[in-house]
Amino acid sequence: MSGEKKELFNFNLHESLFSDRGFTFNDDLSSIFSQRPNFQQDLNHLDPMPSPKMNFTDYLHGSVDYSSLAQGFDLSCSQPMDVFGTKAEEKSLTDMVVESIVSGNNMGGSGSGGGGAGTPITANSSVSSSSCEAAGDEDSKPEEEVQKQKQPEGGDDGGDNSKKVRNKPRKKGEKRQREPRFAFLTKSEVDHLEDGYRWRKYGQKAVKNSPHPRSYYRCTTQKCSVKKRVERSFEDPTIVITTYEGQHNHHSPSTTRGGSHMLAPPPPAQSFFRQDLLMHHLHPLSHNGQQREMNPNMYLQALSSPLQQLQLRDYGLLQDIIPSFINNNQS
DNA sequence: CGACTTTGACCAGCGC
DNA sequence: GCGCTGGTCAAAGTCG
Repeated sequence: MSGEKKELFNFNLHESLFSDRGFTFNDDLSSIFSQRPNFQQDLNHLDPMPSPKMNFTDYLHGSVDYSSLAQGFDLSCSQPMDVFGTKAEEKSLTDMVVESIVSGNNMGGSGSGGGGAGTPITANSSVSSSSCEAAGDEDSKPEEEVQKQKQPEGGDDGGDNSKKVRNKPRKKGEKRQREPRFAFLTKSEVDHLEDGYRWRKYGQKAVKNSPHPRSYYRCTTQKCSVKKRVERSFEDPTIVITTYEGQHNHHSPSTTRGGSHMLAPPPPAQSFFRQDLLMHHLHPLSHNGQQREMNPNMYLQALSSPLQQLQLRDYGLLQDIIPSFINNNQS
């Protein structure tokens, strides 16, 4: 992709891991994973105590401005890529993600060569990244808005309905504005993870150097311009890379249920993925000293029994619980 | 019948 | 300028 060099992500996997070493990478996630250095040594030091200052839902709801998001992620777009290259690491990021899952998020990493890796992995593990490319131009008009202007309502007066006049030509030298992006790695068997929003697929493209196609989704809510791309890791097909672009200007359809979720629980599979996604999107986003009291994963693990965990999953309770205790910690 | 997916074509941006 | 690639459109098909 041409944007490989123009869009940089700061990749913050874990506070204790990356708190003082930013990690930039580009937009082509597939290529990223093919060249990701090994974090094994860091994994051994991994403290399972991230700080969920902001959660993924906040992001999706647009309740988090990108400046704060960038701050939370310690975004430093200019940071060199070789911040990790200083260590002769052997494993790829994907390996690390897989490892973290197999090892129950303990990320001990030792001896995880294949022991339990054969069992179906239900928990999704994800790491997140944020694009700072567009985060700075908050005043710029969103791409979707531009496109909507290209297509006036009530029919086009152009008369020619051919595809060739679908788009008005952009002004010369006017670069396409992109919304801030936020990427997640998720361990999942399904491509399209349920995140509480409704999406409509509008395209699919084969990705260069990858056997897995990339799917393009758009939020079905009117006036919401959020898009997301879903693709599988080139290196590890079990890793789903979801890249969100833009911010929702509405609440999640699932959260508009209010307190009625007890009466009408979502389908297990649906709530499962949403919950898992949530859990793993509660990664540390801050190192400004605001430490958290509990990692959502720890919260889940702290539950008395697997059955209890399952119930929370099935009824989508965690989605309501987690943000509340996060807020409590924040205040 | 509406919502959604599939899929081929089109377009823009970039590198050479 | 040309070719490649990512991103998007929209008609057709599918599903509930």
